[in-house]
Amino acid sequence: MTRTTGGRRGEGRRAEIVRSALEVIAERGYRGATLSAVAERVGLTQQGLLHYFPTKEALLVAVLAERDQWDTGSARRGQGEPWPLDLLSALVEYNAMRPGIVQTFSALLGESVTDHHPAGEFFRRRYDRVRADMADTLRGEFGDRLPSGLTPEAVAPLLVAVLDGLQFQWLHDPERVDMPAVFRSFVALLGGPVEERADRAGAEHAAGPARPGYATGPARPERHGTPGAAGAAGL
Amino acid sequence: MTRTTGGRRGEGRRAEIVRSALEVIAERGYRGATLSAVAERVGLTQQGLLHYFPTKEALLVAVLAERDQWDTGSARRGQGEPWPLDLLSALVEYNAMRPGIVQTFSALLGESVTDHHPAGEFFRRRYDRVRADMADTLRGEFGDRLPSGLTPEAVAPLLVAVLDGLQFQWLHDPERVDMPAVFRSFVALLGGPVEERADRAGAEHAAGPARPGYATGPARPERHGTPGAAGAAGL
DNA sequence: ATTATCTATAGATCTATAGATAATGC
DNA sequence: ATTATCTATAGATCTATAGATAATGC
Repeated sequence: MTRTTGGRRGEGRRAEIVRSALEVIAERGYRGATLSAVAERVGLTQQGLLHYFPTKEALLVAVLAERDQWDTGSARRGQGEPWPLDLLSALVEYNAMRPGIVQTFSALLGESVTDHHPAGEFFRRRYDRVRADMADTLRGEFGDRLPSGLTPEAVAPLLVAVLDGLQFQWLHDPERVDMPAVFRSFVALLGGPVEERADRAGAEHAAGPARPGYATGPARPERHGTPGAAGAAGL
Repeated sequence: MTRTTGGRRGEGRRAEIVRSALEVIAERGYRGATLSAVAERVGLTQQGLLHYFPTKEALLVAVLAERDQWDTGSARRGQGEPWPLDLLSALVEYNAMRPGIVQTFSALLGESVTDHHPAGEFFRRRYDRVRADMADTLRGEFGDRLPSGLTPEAVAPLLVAVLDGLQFQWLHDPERVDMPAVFRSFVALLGGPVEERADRAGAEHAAGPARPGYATGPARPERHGTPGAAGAAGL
């Protein structure tokens, strides 16, 4: 068994390892994810993996960096640029097709609230940034007051909470929680009562009246499927 | 050192152990919580603890049962009885004074989305029940349609998502996320635009116009403080 | 007898360090 | 030299089982 070695500068190797780490973390969480399990998945020994990431925490940092890439958006979005609300809905729809990564980052978010967790700082900063982005998004969509009379800054943390909270419910029961539909209901809620919203431009069906919400949803796709096209959005 | 032994039927001992387990889980998550750490906190050896809970999972079950007790409510609430929305707001306010338990169960919820987690089933069932309760609550408050035109069933998962999602943001930055205030904003949002809501009875300030939302919040209390009066609400 | 605890330990793992070995690029 | 991997291991832990020891309640 000649070892595939030298050359190639190990560029793709690191990416393979990170991808495996995402999977293993989804299955067992960060604490439960052993270096051996990650290594095995890429056909390395645990010690071989440590050649690329000298410590387990270094690997976690790489995993979180991956998330940052998603956060910035699929492609043409710079930092702090507002998300149109429609794009956000599309993002939720997209996430609903990738249970794997949703599971990875929900598990990490959960663990990150424990004391001195190595991802704690990451999530705190991320929330800061995402709340600000969401406030911008809302301001871009509605101005300084939403139809409800609330300010974009007041609603931003709600929007983020809905995105995160729905993922947990959906992960636990994808058949009963139609995450994209529920999210659209929330967007409708932000737009105010149905009558008042007829004038507002945007989608053709004008977000329609009362959607079912939960107790819906057809079949759901595979877990950690191929990353498909490069990195696409992740909030 | 004469061992305090025999008699007393170990009633309180188990409760002490569960309380310690809640603390240790808040600090390190379930996977990171070692039996030794829990035992040490009650002044037992790890093997001594296993006398009361024969396996680590048995201890987890006891911890989750504790949560069920909170879920049922402080005292006079039966299963499936609707929560008035005002009581829900009070509950959030109460939770904001108990970062310890919020952290415990947020960490558990996070871990529970990983494969085959021993708390997975628990949270799935719990969500089912809580969504149904929330739908009842909303129907009791608004009837078959909310002012937005959405049904109670469509909004229930949103309400739950907001409760869960806010806890993560708040745990990560209690100074910047005023969880109770943001939740009240959500309740205001459910009630419809400010003008339309003047007629609705309830709080004296009629939920007021646009509250600050985040970037508020004074000092925050201790972590896993004394359980104070018996078990009080926890959603 | 039963209940409460302890000491001793088996049997697994886990992360990380040390030190080969082999192939590539100067 | 540098990069990629491997074998060997140190040093910690972890859960759980086995088998004392001691006090209480019949």
